[in-house]
Amino acid sequence: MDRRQRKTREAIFNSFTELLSKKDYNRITVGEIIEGADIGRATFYSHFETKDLLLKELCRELFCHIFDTESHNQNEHKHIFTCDGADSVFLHLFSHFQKNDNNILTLLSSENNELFLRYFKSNLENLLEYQPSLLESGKKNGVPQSFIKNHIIATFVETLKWWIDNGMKESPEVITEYFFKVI
Amino acid sequence: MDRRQRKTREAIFNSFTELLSKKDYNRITVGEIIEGADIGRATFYSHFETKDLLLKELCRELFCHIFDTESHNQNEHKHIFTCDGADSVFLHLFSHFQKNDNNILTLLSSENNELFLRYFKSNLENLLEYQPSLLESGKKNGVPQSFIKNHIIATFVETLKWWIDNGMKESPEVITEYFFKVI
DNA sequence: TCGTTACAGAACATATTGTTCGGTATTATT
DNA sequence: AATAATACCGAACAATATGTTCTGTAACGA
Repeated sequence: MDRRQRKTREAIFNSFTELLSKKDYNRITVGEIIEGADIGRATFYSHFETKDLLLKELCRELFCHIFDTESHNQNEHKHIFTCDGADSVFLHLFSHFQKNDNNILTLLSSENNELFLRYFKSNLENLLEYQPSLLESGKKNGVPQSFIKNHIIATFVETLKWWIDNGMKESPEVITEYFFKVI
Repeated sequence: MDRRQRKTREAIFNSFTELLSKKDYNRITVGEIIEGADIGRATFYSHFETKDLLLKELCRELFCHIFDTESHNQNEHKHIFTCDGADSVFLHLFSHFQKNDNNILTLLSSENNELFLRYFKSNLENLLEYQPSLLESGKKNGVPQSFIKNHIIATFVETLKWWIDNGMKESPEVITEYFFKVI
């Protein structure tokens, strides 16, 4: 890819994420993004059709990054802790979020998280496919599997949000413990 | 209040809720609301400063209604089932939602639910104050009470959303059962 | 009946979106 | 180093949405 394109694209992403951490998505104008990225108007629209598609691509990049590296760590981890796969996966996710890569935390706890949450939950759902042990426990009690799946995912997200909103004082290990105690 | 005011206000609310059930809040224009309500532009702005405040007032009205009548039912219910207060409260909430008063269900499951959820959770939090039994169970395990509280509320909302999205085929009793089984 | 108030309808300024176009600078290629 | 391709700038543009202001009219409550 052309170096100019890369620079422009990155400038847009940077300006956009900075704005997202400050104000609601719907209040952000293309003009502000342009100003922050210091680029021309036509340039923005040559990169992204609309503001919505910009958000979408940003989400895709962020979550692809997290869940890609996560699956790596997961595999590495499985070599160490073969006893409890589910535990290590979620612990690793919490640890990863603690580093706050790409400012994803501010985005998750901000108001404009609808699209983020969709991506997030979609990725978590894929992850759950590799943790069938969690789903079985609910199946016994006559509760539908889709209900259990939805509940686990939602609880993870809510746990993460609670953690963020309360200043992330707890260690990832403790949060993982909380998480497993309520599900 | 002037009859004209009441009629206009209701026309705006009706037009707005109908639009909300069809499309995202942020895609709805004041022009569309006006057209649906069949009123003049200036009239709309004499009732509501902005579209945002309209949404806010709508939320307030809907949730006030639900949780007001709910506390009534709750008291009535307590006369009957004094044994298990928490059970009856949540069962009643699910039953109430099944009636779909004020089309609140479509609003909850639609994309523009951020503000709704805030109101919803805030009201549920108040309701939880009267169900201390639920909170105690988590306290024993060393999990913070605010975490438990947040978890119960979030699980209720997620349960309701799962119910709606899956066509509400289950009875309120069954849903209440699911709900209590996972918390 | 009479004064008050809400409404309609139109015009208006302002802001945002997304497009177009000609000129300039950077890039990859040869 | 020269060249062709292309990404950028910046300005102008139409189209749409917001929120305000005005005048005349009709409905309201007392």
